[in-house]
Order: sequence, then C-alpha cells, then structure tokens
Amino acid sequence: MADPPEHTAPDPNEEIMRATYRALRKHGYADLTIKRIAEEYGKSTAAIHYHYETKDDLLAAYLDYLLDQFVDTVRDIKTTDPEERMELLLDKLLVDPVDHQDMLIAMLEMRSQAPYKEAFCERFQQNDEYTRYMLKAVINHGIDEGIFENVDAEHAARALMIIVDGARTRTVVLDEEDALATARRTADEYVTAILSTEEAADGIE
Amino acid sequence: MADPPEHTAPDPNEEIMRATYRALRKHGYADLTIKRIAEEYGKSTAAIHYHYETKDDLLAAYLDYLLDQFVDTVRDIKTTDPEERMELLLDKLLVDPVDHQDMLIAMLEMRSQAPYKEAFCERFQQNDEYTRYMLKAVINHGIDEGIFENVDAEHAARALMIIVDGARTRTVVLDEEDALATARRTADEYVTAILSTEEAADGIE
DNA sequence: CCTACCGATCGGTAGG
DNA sequence: CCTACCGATCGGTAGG
Repeated sequence: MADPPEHTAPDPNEEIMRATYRALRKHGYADLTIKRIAEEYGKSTAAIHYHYETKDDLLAAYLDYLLDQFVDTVRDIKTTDPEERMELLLDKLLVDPVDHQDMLIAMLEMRSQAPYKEAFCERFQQNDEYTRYMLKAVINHGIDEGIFENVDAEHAARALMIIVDGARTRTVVLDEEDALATARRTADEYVTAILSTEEAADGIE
Repeated sequence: MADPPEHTAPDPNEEIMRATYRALRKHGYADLTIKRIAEEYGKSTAAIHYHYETKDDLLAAYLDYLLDQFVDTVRDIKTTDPEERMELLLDKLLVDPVDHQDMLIAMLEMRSQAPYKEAFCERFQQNDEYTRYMLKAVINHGIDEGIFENVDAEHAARALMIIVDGARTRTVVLDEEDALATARRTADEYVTAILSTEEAADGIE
C-alpha cells in the first residue's frame, strides 16, 4: 500500500516513459493519444506537455529510452566465444521478442512512420547500426579465430538483420506465431552454411 | 486531349481504385482521408461513400484489387525450369519493388494495422499464402528434378518470405536503398547453399 | 452523386 | 501541474 520506506525520487520523465510504454502496449501507436498517455501517467494532458513540448518530442525521447534499454541488455552478454556469442545475439533478437507481442506491434507501427518523421527514422537507424555493428564484430572475431569463413562480414551482418526484421514484420502482420522460430532456424542455417568453416552441415536437413 | 474514340465505359469502382492508389502514394496510409481520395477521384467525398459504405470497406476492396494485380503479374512468368523460375520469382519479389518506393511505404503502414483490422490481416495472409505456395511449388519441382536437395520445402519457402519481408521493411524504415539488393543476394546464397545440389558454392565468397 | 452539416476527437495553449 | 478551451480535421449522413 504505502511507498517503500526508501522511495527513489519519482522522476517525472521516467514515469512518463513508463506511462508511454503502457499506453503503447494497450492502444498501439495509431491510437496513441496524449490523453491516453496522461491516463497511464495519472495526471492531466497538460502535465505531459509541461515535460514535453510536442507529442513527437515525447515519442522521440521514448525511442531513445528504448534504445538505451536495448544496449543495456546486449551488454549483459559477456561471452566472447564467437560461435556462442552469435547464438546469444540471435536469441536476443529472435527469441526474446516472443514475449513482447504488443510491443512488436506498436514498434512496427512507429517504424512505418519513419519516412514521415525524421526523428523516428534517425533513432531506428541508430538502433540498427548498433545491432549490426555487434553482429559484424562477432563475425570478424570468428574469422580471426578461423571458425568462420573469410566472408564479407558487413554483408553477412546485413543478411542476418534482414532475417530479424522479416520475422518481426511477419509476426505482426500475419499473426504468425512461429515466424520468429522459423527465422531463428533460418539464421542458424545461414550461419552454418555460409559462415562456419567446419562443415557440420548435417543439422540443416 | 479528347478521349480516344473507343473509350471503355468509365467504371466508377475502377476509377476509385486508381484514385486510392494515387492518394496512397501521395499521402501514405496514416494521412489517407476520404477527402484526399475524393480529390484524386475528382468528385465529392459523398461520391466515395455512395460506392463504399465505410473507409475500411474501400481499403479492403483496394487490397483485393492489389492482390489480383499481383497474381496477374506472377501468371506472366511462364518458365517451368525450377532454377530459372525461382530466380524470376525472387526478382519479382525483390527487384521490381525498387521502382515503387511510395507503395512500399504505404503498404508497410497498412500492414502494421493488420492486428487492429481483421479485413486487412485476412488479405495480407491471402497474398502471403499465394506467394508462399508459388515458392513451395518451385522448390518441390526442383527436388523432383534432382537439382534441389530434398529439403523441407515449406520451411525453405518461409525462409525466403522472411527475407523478402525483411528487405521491404528495411527499405522503408531505414531508407536503405540497397536493402532489396542485399536481400536478393542473400536469397541467392540461401538457394545456392541450402537448396541447390551441384555445389557451385564458388559464387558465395 | 452534391451541398451542407453533425458529433467526435485530436494536439496544443491560456491563464492561473 | 490543473481546468477550460480553441481551431482543425475526421468519417459519415441527411436531404435533395
């Protein structure tokens, strides 16, 4: 009931980010209004505008907030073994989202607005660049260690990102529950058939 | 200036479909209004509502219209040789869209609304099923002729669709001009490394 | 198929 | 940070 004895100072910005998250999950992006965020926030719409001048400013801040969270979870991957690290990265990208369907939907909605909102586009590009860099680094590391073929690492990273984005889109658009799992398998096929040196090509079927 | 001597009876439905197409390209889906479609149509908004009860009815009809067009262009592919037919199908899916950026954008916007509009979802599923069936048929044909490995055709078709959808999403969201070309190359790698029997694995690098 | 209009909703602001 | 409100826009309809 009561706040814990040592409550952290309730940062309004943090609270609004959380409220935005809940509102996005509930209503999606197309039906996201300042009023609905304010309802989740527990205050008036003017309270939102007091902290963020426009709706787009708020949403740009929210995308930054999401990007930071993503970077944090990637930092949790401590493994340096290229093969294992690649698997964990692909799991992060293609397995974890299974439990966040609502967010996948809202994010595709926002992504589809990138051509009209430069602030959105920039953030999605930033996120993509970060993820792609992670993949490329693992691939190059694997090449150095001789467990990956001497492939074009940039292209291979892009190929994997295409698979990731394809799976997410299909999960949302077609309501395909196993799109992520199918993509996870496809990514493994790609790694095994194109990247890996020792032909353990048995697992492909 | 004047109409050609033998003008086909101007079918209002067809005219509205064309108007919808132009309005979608100009304004995208999020900013698509009945008024804007009416402007392209050259008549009042009430004229639109005379032919289509609601906005969603019109858009559902438009998706049917698009699906028919797509089926027609696929029918143009006469080749029966599996390898060549696969290449042509992939070109249709990953090369042709280069010249239709505006439509790629509008379509991703509409696709992102599939979770909220059953009528949309159904049509996208239908389109996907058709395309996937085409790919699967080619793969099975190739297997029968011994030029493709005896793989899981259903999975391979789904893998290729993931690549297609990933490329389209990335083209729109990240404004990546070569996302389609990268995906085209990735699809070829997949076909060569996973499907093809004779190892011409030289082209992969 | 048109003109005129309605009810609803939105982002944002004034004034406190 | 609140109440009250504005201007703009939307999908859809009445009446002809």
